[in-house]
Amino acid sequence: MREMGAKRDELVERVTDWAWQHGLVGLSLRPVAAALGTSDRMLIYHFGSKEQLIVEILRCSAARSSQELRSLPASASPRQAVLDQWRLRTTERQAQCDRIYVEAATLGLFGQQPYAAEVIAMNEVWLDAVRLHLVSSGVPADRSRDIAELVDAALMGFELDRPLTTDQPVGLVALAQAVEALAAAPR
Amino acid sequence: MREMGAKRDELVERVTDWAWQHGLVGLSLRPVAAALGTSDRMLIYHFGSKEQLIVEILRCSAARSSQELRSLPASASPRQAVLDQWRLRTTERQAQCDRIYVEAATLGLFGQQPYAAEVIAMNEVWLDAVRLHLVSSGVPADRSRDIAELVDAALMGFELDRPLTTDQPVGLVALAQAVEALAAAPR
DNA sequence: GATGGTATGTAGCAGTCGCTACAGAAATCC
DNA sequence: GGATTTCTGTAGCGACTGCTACATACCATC
Repeated sequence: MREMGAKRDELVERVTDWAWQHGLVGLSLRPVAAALGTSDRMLIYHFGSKEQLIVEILRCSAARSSQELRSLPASASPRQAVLDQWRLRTTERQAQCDRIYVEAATLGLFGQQPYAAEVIAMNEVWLDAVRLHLVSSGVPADRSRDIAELVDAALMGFELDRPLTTDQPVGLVALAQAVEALAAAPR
Repeated sequence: MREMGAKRDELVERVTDWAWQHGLVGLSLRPVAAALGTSDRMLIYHFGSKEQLIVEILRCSAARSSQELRSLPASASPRQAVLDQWRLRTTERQAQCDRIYVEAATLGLFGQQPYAAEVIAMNEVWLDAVRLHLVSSGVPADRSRDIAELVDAALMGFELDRPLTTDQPVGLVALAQAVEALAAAPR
């Protein structure tokens, strides 16, 4: 496993850019390399294998998106926090990143090595960012963990179906209302 | 486009079985055919193309799972309905079918022909089954549509992350509580 | 018993896949 | 300045992809 080289770091960023636009599933070395002005030969040289390259994409992708969520300003209410998180996630950038995540799940990467450990860590970081934003928007801390899980899961579900309609999902309003109620209700 | 032949109908069922176990993403004709005791040659003969074969798998898969949900008995309360739907979806059979659905979404099938129209119809049927079960479990009809969307999205989201943990997601309880509250609350 | 659709096996085409062997440049170190 | 390490191009391997051409059965109908 080689770790050195600024060339490699630059490649990770650019390959991740490519994956955000074109997805993970159909990814094959030659087209990616061509788009980056290099060759499959070089990708294997720098990363050792396609598998390792994908690990790097996942890491880079997760780091980017979590940071974006963490820099989202607090919302005026729990209800509004849900709507604002949805707005962020339907941003083209975030949607592309979510796509990577779903693709990884789909490919069965979540259950198997060497991805499993990576993804669990990534997910923890992401979920914590969701939670923190909810807390800073008025969700009581002692309920923030399960509400964050609910919000994250529901938004992911809405996003999966997004290509099916052009409208905002009606379930989103229900989610926002539900979160407002959960935040106010006793445990 | 050929439509005749009981052989073909039998093949659809068996190919769908295979897809439920092995997924849609890596599907290639020769291994599938071998597992079914036939040849890639015959699959192309009966279905015309791999693309058409996948359309048939999606149809068959959706028909099976919707029927299973429709035969789920009514629950004692909206809260319990959520838990019961989760129990159904974490059944191996249903989880496999959900996987097919997610894979189709992942592969970008949802936005493009010839899949788009198919999938929209499938999703409508499925969502209606979710809605009906909720209504029969005490959710008021005039709120059933958006609550169903919420439940479906959230359960799908939970399921995506299921390989990450062995525990029941804590967000599930929050979802159940939220649905109970939404069912009781005024619009 | 000839005819025509249904079904199937064999062989192969043209392309892609991840990856490697071999060689040569360029830079860095002793 | 020789040696070593880092980087890159060319060419190709063996496996696999969806799909097709060609031949050959089976089986029903007339």
